[in-house]
Amino acid sequence: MSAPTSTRSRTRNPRGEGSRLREDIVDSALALIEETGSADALSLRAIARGAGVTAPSIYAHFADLDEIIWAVVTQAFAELSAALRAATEGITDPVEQLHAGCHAYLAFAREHPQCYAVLFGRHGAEVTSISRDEFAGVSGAESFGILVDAVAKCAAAGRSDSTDAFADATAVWAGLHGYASLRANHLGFPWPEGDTLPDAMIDRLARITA
Amino acid sequence: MSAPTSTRSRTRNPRGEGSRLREDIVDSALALIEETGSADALSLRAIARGAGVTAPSIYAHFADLDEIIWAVVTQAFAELSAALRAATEGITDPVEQLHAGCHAYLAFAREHPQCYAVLFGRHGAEVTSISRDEFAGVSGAESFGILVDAVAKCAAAGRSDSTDAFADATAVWAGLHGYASLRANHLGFPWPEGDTLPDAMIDRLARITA
DNA sequence: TGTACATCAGTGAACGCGCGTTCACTGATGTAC
DNA sequence: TGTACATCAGTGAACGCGCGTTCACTGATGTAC
Repeated sequence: MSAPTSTRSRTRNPRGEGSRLREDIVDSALALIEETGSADALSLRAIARGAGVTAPSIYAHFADLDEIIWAVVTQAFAELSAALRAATEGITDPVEQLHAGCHAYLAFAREHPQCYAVLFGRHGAEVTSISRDEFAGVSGAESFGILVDAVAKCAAAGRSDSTDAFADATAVWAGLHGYASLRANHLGFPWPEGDTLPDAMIDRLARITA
Repeated sequence: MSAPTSTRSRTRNPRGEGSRLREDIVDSALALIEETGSADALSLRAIARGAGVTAPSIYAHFADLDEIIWAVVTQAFAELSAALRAATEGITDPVEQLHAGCHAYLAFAREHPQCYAVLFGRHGAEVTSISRDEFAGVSGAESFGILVDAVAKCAAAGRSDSTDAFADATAVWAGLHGYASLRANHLGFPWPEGDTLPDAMIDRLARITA
């Protein structure tokens, strides 16, 4: 995540660069989500305070709170994709690559729990149903595509029994998400030590053979 | 869920039965969660309105909002356990029993999505870490126990390769939760038709053999 | 080069609203004598 | 059996607060002449 902008006063942006405030607003919203632990508790005034600006200034850049959250989701998905790409590039063994991507996903969830919750909770949602092909254009599709590719490579290399990489990647995603979400929220549950569970889940759901 | 209490005026409880209002308050909170789609947007005044009572009346029964939510969680977990027990009792085949329980879990999540989110989101959390043995006493442990038993029975019957029913039940739970949560929140994702994914996930995660 | 002006980033005061919480109270009903 | 009283469920007004949104404004800065 970007560095949170503090409450301290800011110097006014020079002519023609007023749109810098837009980024500051998104950063402030992200920082608030991580601090307060919920995107539902976000207030426009608090975001403005965080960006070092008065509330009405927001309206020059966003129509309402939803528009800010939308911008946050878009930015956070971009950061997730970048993290996944960074974690998987350079690895040649397909099973290792799959595991590396999955662990990067879990690390993102662990390190930015509230941001993760925004992406994969109520706010990351699309309202209408779409097909696999249409899905390619949607926020988050890039991240998911990395996962599908990894499963497909495992199958192509004979390391997985998968015959439908998209479906099996979906299963892996669901498993990872469930683990990340429960792990973050149910601290009292006696989780197995050493984080061995995700690896076992990934192998079974991606139908890894060897 | 219990029937939601409407906003209409209520007749005052007779002497000695003032604690009936307690139930009305919890019902109102549950109904509001399902309606508005979030437990974070709950307000004490709205709950009171829903229960047909003025806001200060709440304080005779609950110290604050958190106490109400705690009561909601406890009641909802009891309803989930009842649903799981109803779905699994009478089934003798262990694999069938496992599937029946899992489908009842998914049905609960589908039919009471917001209530489900309260149970397995931020609010169902315990703060401190506990062991497997201590876990038995916690809210939700009963529901989870049903799942562990089902996996253990499959293993005992030679229908699963599981050597640690608790760990594999945890994996199944994570898988189910991930599927239920993403399915509810990411309506735009191209989910496979016919809900075949959960069955595949259950079998793989519970290490079902035949 | 100097000056008037338009543009632009952002302010500050004000509005009505729902909130949590407090307080003194009301009025029905069971109980003691 | 009648009456005074204590108890109890719940009310209604009031408080200070942060909220979203509006409006007229300020003051710095680039630009046209």
